[in-house]
This record gives sequence, structure tokens and C-alpha cells, in this order.
Amino acid sequence: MKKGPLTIKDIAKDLNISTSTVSRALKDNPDISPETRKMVQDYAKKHKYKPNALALSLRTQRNNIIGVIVPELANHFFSGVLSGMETIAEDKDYHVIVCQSSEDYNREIRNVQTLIKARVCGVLISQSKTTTNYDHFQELLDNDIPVIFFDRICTGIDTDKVVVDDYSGTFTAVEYMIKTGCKRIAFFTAPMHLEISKNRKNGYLDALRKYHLPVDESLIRIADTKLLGYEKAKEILQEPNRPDGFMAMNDYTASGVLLAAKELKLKVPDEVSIFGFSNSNISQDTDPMLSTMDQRPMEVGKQAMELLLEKIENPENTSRKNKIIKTSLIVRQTTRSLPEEL
Amino acid sequence: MKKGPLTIKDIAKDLNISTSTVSRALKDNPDISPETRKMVQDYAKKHKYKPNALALSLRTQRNNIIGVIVPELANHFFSGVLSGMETIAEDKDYHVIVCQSSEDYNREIRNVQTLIKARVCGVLISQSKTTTNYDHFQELLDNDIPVIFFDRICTGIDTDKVVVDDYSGTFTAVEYMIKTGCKRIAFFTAPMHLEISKNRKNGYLDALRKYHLPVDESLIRIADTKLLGYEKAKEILQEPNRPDGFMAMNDYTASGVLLAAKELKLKVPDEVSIFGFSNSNISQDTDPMLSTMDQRPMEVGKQAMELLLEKIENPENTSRKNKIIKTSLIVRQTTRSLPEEL
DNA sequence: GTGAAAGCGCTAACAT
DNA sequence: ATGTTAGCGCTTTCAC
Repeated sequence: MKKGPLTIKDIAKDLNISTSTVSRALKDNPDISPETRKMVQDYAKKHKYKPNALALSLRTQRNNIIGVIVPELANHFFSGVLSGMETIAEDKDYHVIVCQSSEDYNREIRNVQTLIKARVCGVLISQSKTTTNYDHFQELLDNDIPVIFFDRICTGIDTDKVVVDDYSGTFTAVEYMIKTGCKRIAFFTAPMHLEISKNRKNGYLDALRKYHLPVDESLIRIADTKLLGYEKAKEILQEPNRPDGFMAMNDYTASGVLLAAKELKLKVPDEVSIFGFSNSNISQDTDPMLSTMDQRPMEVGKQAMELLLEKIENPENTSRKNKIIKTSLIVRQTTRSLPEEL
Repeated sequence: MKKGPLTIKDIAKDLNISTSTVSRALKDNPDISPETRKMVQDYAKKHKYKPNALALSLRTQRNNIIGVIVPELANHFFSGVLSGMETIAEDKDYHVIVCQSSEDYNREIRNVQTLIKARVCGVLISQSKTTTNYDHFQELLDNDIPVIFFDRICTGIDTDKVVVDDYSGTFTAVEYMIKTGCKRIAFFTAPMHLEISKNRKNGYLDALRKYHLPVDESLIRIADTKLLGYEKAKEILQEPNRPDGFMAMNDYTASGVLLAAKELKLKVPDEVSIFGFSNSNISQDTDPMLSTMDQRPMEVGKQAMELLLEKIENPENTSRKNKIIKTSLIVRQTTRSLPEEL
């Protein structure tokens, strides 16, 4: 009676052959006679032999583990992204180790150390909001561990990235409102030092320009929470020349705008159109339900993982790749319908 | 110029000592002279030596990886649970590998195979809704891999479990409504064959009994979605002897009930109290915001992970442990305030 | 067609 | 106080 899991050695002893023969037979090596192969394979199946992944890793120096660092797991977007990553990884026989930075720079550093120690063969990162120094990311590269950033990308490190197309997402949403009759569209955004804000603003401005609508700076406000959305909308909607459309930073802000409009007895979407962003759960909970842009978290996750695995499996290819994930328009009830196409 | 990461061998060669001395010096073994120790440690730090976890695992037959199988990652409860697990694991230097079954029995089987192959040292499972056969779980135990179930426990396998206290959560919520003046409380539940429904119903009934309120079977309805909550509430609220309180299966159902009450111009909470369950995001998005029971996902995750690590580190202790995580009452705006305590 | 032996990185008996 | 050796499970030359 032996202890521990069955090894190649055990099989060899039991079958009176050498370990190398067993090893080869298991991989259907044609050098080995068909009879021996069959014998070994039958034995393995019968005794549920499972190769020791640890020993394998030690030899190949590859453990097929991918590390992922996200700011927060309990978040609709990130858990969706992780879900997408999982899907691809499972397909190609990789495992995913998750770490959360909890938006904390120091914890993020520890996450990186952990992953280096675990000798993962690649890392996917969406950086914490508090991270401003990138030495720890560089350390990954110094250890020859490929890194891909997604969503919250790090512009200070030269590597591949996967981002959501904020520019054209915003452009499309604003264009939709214009096509459905809006003439004065307000833009509620996050602080302008963020990359995301700049891209969204450009999308907004370009849509207005395309349709020759005037740009009114007073319609552009910093508001990225439900409360701020509510307050600023209430303010702006009581001015003489009130807007007839709102492009919000996210669904929470949009829900605040909606609240303000309802309180002012303005009809949504007839008098005021509202567009959210993210397609988070809340967008289906409001009444009327929010029109919004889906950021396709699954797709972000899948693409990032695919990019990484490609890089791992073709290390000689050093070209930079940036993927931009198109958002997808979700028209619900806070915007009007498109007029019939010609 | 050598390639690959620095090994003990490299250090030994460079310092003209043996690998065992290096190994010992790195662990501050007192057998080694302080000078040698310092020399080795300084060298290691300077050259950023990192022990090869793979080689270590091969020796110790332990890789400090924990597998987790959840039905769905993009879910408020499960991502919270995972978050809690992560916290504990990180503390004790374990890694977490996530798998999602996507509520699919066959995928769950594959998840289990994957984890066995990866030779994880323990597994945490919340089973898929479609799982009715437990052979794959048994296989984990046959491979000497400790298993803990959480939330969606498997009653067919003899192992430790961590569950949410549905009984007393419901009891507490119903009791709260009674204390704040409700006399006729409806109970909206999921299908009664589920463990969770039975436990909740018992909590509901016992609370009524404690305060000598009559049980009216017509107030107990199957409703576990927003739509069903809306429909059944609308129905029941228009009957002559309408209820003045609702205990819902989850926050979605509760939001449907709220919608119905608002449409019928009933004042919430003055004329109708409503309790949700889960403390999911939506509970803060409704107007008024829902009173609900928090299921403390973090706590579930932490406790499950602690139980597992204890089992891994003390394999000789074979006693069964079941943990019941108390829910916590969250009073928002769909219930009245408690009268002043005496 | 099969076996013996070396080696992946590290540790721990067992020398000296 | 330090070095030598064997071995964790597996693959892969190199022999025969």
C-alpha cells in the first residue's frame, strides 16, 4: 500500500518497465510498441493517473498561471472582465490567479510581488486609482513577465493595452440624441485630468461639430456621481435656455439627472433625453430605464487574455499592440426613437 | 552572461560556496557563520534573488493554491465572497485560482478536473443550480483534497459548510416590521423545494407566531423576480384586507413590490412596509431606498477560507464544522422607525 | 523498442 | 561551519 498520488515510477514498477517507457507511452510516442503503449495507457486510465503539474512546471519553467490585478472584484465591470479572461484561459489550459489592489497603491505593490514569487507566466493589470509610481510594473518586465494593461491603463509603461473606446462611444451616443431631435446637449463628465474624460469630451464635441450644433461651455459640467448629476441637472434645467439632452459620465450620474428631470416635471424622453454609460445594473432599475453604452466587459477580458497568451507563446514578437473595444449602444427609455430610415 | 532567473546555484558559484550553504544561509540557519549568512543575504538582496516556488512545491508537494468554484463571477454576492477569500488567503500566503461553472453542470465537472490537475491544496465550492450528481465532488475527496461548500451547499457530500442564516435573517426582518406596527405581512418566496425557501419561510412563520399574529396562507406567494413581485403585489394589494408589510425573497422582488405600491398610491412605508434581502446594489437605487438584509458576502468568504486553511494545516482533525453567517439588518426607507425603546 | 542517467531548483540527511 | 549527495516527478538525450 503506497501513499500519495500515483506517479510514473509506480506505474513503471508495477508494469516492470522503465519510467522513460511509461513517459513515452503516455504521450503515444511511436518509438514505443503499440502493445506497450496500450498497456500503459490502460493502466493509467484504470488507476486514474494524473501527471504532476508541479514537476512538469519545474522542468519546463512554465506553470501556465496568469496573474490578474484588479482594483476591486465586487464591481460589475471588473467581474465581467475577469469572467471573459477565465473563458479564454480555460480554453487554452491556463489558470487565473486573482489579486485585488482595493485601489491601494501599496497593496498593488504586494500583489505584484506575490505574482512574481508565484512565477506566473504573464500578468493582466488594471491599475489602482492611487498609483502614480510604476516601478513595480517595471519590475515585472525586468523579470521577463509579459504585462498587459486593460481599462485603467498605465501610460508610463511601454506594453500592450486594451481599452474601451470612450471617444466613439460618446460620439455615437451624442449622435443618437442629435438624430432623434436634440439640439442642446449637456455633457456631464469626470475631472478633466483623466484620460477617459478627455476622450469622452472629444467624442461629444466632434458629434456636435458633425451636425453643426454650437458648443456651449456652460453645458459642460463636472459631475460623476448620482448626487452631482442630480444637483447640476436641477440647476441647469431651470435656466432659461435649458438643454434637451444629457450625456452623462456613467449610469449613476444619469440616474441623478433623471431624478432632477422628474422632479421638475419634465417628460423623459420627450422633453429631455438622457444617456448613461456602462450599462451597469442600475440602468435597468430606473423608471424609465436608462439608455446607455455597454462597455462589453467580457470582450475586454477576452481580448486582453488573448493578447497576453499570444505574447507568452510568441515571445520573439515584440511588436506593441493596442486594442480598442467598441462600446455598444443600448437604447432603452430615456431617449426617443430614431425617425424611420429613408 | 547567464539566462533565466537567479538560482541558488548561481549564488553558490559566484560566492565559491556550496548550494546547501546558500540555502541554509538564506533561512538564517544558526549552523552557518554570521559572516557567511550576511554575505549570502546581501548578495541575494542585491541581485533580487527570488526562490523558485515551483521547485519548492515539487519538494513539499504543496503549492499553496486554493481553487474556488462559483456559479457566476459577475454577481454582487459571489464577487464579494471571493473578495473575502482573497483577503484571508493573501494573509497566509496562499493563492486563489477562480473557476466559474456558469451554472452549468458539465462545466463544473471540468472545473473540478482542472483543479485536481493543478494539484490545488483545497477547494471552495458553491454549486451550480443544475448540479444534481455529486461524483465530481467526491473525486476531490478521493484525491485527498479538502473541500468546503459555501452558500449553495451540497447536502450529498459529507464535508464542512458555510451558509447564510436565512432563517434568522427572515425572522429578524419580519420581527422588525411587526415591532414597527405591521399586522398583516405577506411573504414572497422562491419555489419551496429549495432549502433557502424553507428556511426563510420558517423564519417568517416563527416571527408571526412569536407575536401571535395569524398566519394567512393566501399571503404567501411564489415570487422571486421584479416582475413577479410587481404582479403579485398589485394583485394582493387590491384585495379587501390588504397586507401592510411585505417580506420579499430578494431586493429585485422588493423593488417590484415597491413599484406596485407606488402605482396604487399607497404610501411607503406608512401604509405598506417592504423588506428586501441581499443588500444588492439596487436596494439603494430605488426611491425610497429598500430596507434589506445584508448577507455579508465578505464574511462568508473569509470564514470559508479560514475553515479550509485550518483543515489543510491540521489534516488530522477530521471533525465536521458548519458555520452559519448571521445576516445584518439594514433599515432604509421602506420600513418605519422603531418606537423609542423603554 | 527500451533503459539508464542527467537535470529542472531546492532542501535535508549525512558526511567531514 | 560547510560540503556532498540524494531525491521530489517528469522528460529527454544518449546508449544498446
